[in-house]
Amino acid sequence: MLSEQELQRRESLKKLIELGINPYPADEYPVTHHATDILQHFSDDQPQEFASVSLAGRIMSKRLMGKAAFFDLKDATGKIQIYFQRDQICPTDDKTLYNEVVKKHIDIGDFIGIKGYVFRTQMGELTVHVHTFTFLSKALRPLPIVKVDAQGQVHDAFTDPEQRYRMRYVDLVVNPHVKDIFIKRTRIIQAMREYFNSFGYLEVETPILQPIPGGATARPFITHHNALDIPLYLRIANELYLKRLIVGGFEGVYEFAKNFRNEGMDRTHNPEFTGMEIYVAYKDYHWMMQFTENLLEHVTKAINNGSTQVLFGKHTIDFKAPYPRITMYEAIRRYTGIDISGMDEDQLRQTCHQLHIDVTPEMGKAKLIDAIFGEKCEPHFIQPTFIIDYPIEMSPLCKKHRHDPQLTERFELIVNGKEIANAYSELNDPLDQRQRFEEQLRLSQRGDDEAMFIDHDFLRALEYGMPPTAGLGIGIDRLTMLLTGQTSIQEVLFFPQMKPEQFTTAPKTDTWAHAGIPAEWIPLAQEAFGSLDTMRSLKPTQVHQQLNGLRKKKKLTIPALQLSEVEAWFTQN
RNA sequence: GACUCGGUAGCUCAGCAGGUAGAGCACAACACUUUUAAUGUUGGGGUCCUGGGUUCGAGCCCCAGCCGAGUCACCA
Repeated sequence: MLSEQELQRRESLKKLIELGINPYPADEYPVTHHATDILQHFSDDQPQEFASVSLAGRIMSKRLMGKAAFFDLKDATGKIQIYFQRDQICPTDDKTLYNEVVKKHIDIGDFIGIKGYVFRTQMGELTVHVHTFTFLSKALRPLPIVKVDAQGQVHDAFTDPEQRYRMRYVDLVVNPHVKDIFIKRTRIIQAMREYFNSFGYLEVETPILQPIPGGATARPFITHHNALDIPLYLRIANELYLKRLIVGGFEGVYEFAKNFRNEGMDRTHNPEFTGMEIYVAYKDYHWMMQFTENLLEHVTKAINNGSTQVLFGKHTIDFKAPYPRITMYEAIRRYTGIDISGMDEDQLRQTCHQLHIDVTPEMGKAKLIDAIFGEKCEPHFIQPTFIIDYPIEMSPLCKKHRHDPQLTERFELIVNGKEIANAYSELNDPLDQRQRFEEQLRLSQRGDDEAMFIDHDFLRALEYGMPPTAGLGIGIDRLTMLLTGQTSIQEVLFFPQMKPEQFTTAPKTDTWAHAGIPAEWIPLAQEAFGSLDTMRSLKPTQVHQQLNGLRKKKKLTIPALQLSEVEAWFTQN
């Protein structure tokens, strides 16, 4: 089963142990420097500043030169070359440590710690001359070997997406640019948090397991709580809980929330994703637009050395505030020449036909308008643009427009043809909110299984009074894609969802279970006999005694076996 | 869900009329005291995704399935 190289590494492991070297020591390894500290701060005039350094990391390449050897050591900050000299490592006649351990048993992928001094080789490369080294962890599997030549050309890159996503740990080790994306992702979140905190808004946590999945239109995951004996849903959004907190008197609350939606997966959808939502009392959507453009300017500067420009594909996108505002009807008029503002459902349906947009009978006004906008307008907005004033049917949680009851005070921020943020003057009129929910209920009876449930507790909260509030939601994964130039969501999630892998070498506990052996005895039987066949080659009385013996030895509380039970294991298949 | 493409050594890939599987890197052995995609010589390494079928013979052709990628549909 094991490959040749895996067997060789296991052999190396044995040899190390025979030589008295612990391949997996428990001791702390004190590190004084990281690779980039040395590369950035070493000066040829002042080599004594790096006369004694200690580093730890993974071996990434080996170049053996007889009595000298050059390896690359990679730590969290980068790679540095290290140099072993035989007679330095082995001052006496016994050259084993160099000839055997350094040359043969340190493999690419192993973690070692080194102590030595920094110098520059004849080739001009900064290098750590190793005095002593310590095994920190032996790698039993070979890493993919990715080489970069003098021209910066990458050879034999580890590129298969399936393997990269399934074994992200390997991807991160051998593809340094992958790590950069995730570091940027974290910085984006940090910059947002800084910005919100600078206003004094409070970061909060709200339930993931919800009895009613509210705040968005999406199919939820469902699970079951045993003690309460009720179904619970994994949240599709946290909106309704954050608004309850505004009712409770907080002036600004926000949460970075994992949301879950039981829908299709593709390069822009993962079943779990991160949404940031923020709610601020006494504000409206105009205020929120300014807040949003300033936020994004702040974030792009924070991750971009102060620049607001981001290169995405062939577009340079500039996040410098302010961004243009255009109403939804205007946008549709601009790109289709059609004014849909007064249309009813039938007229909209006709307009869709006229524009060659596919529609289904379940689609109400909201979905029809959304289809026209999504199809004909959205792709045209490359630079950040606020689309404002959405039709009322599309936005059941949004306040009616102050000048036009057919519209709502809502905006979406479109960048590179995609929605990146969604915000409202939040609906705080409890009677209006109840009507909107009921409208949604009618939609769901029509067959739209994504229409919202009615959340009576949320309505009760509104009846106690919610101040006027502006709310904003931003998809963190998609924002990260945009700001890191990635076209697929899998590239900005450490562990994107995939079909489970089939392991051919999976432990075969089921063969024991098949033979009728109770689950609590299987580990003991495996320990005592290894395989089912071995066990069956013995007499039932022997098996009975050995297993009960093990039980006693391990002081287990499971009931002792009866001989009759054990005998039954020998007859079943 | 539909269509297209892919799955061969640890990694990246090649393979042909259907005739016992190939390269580079990696690995092993030897040489080499400053190399850098180190080099030279020699060598080992394969369930060609799985299961059926056609055939004297299948990595290759046919059927079914699994996994992934892309496009579309659905979906925020």
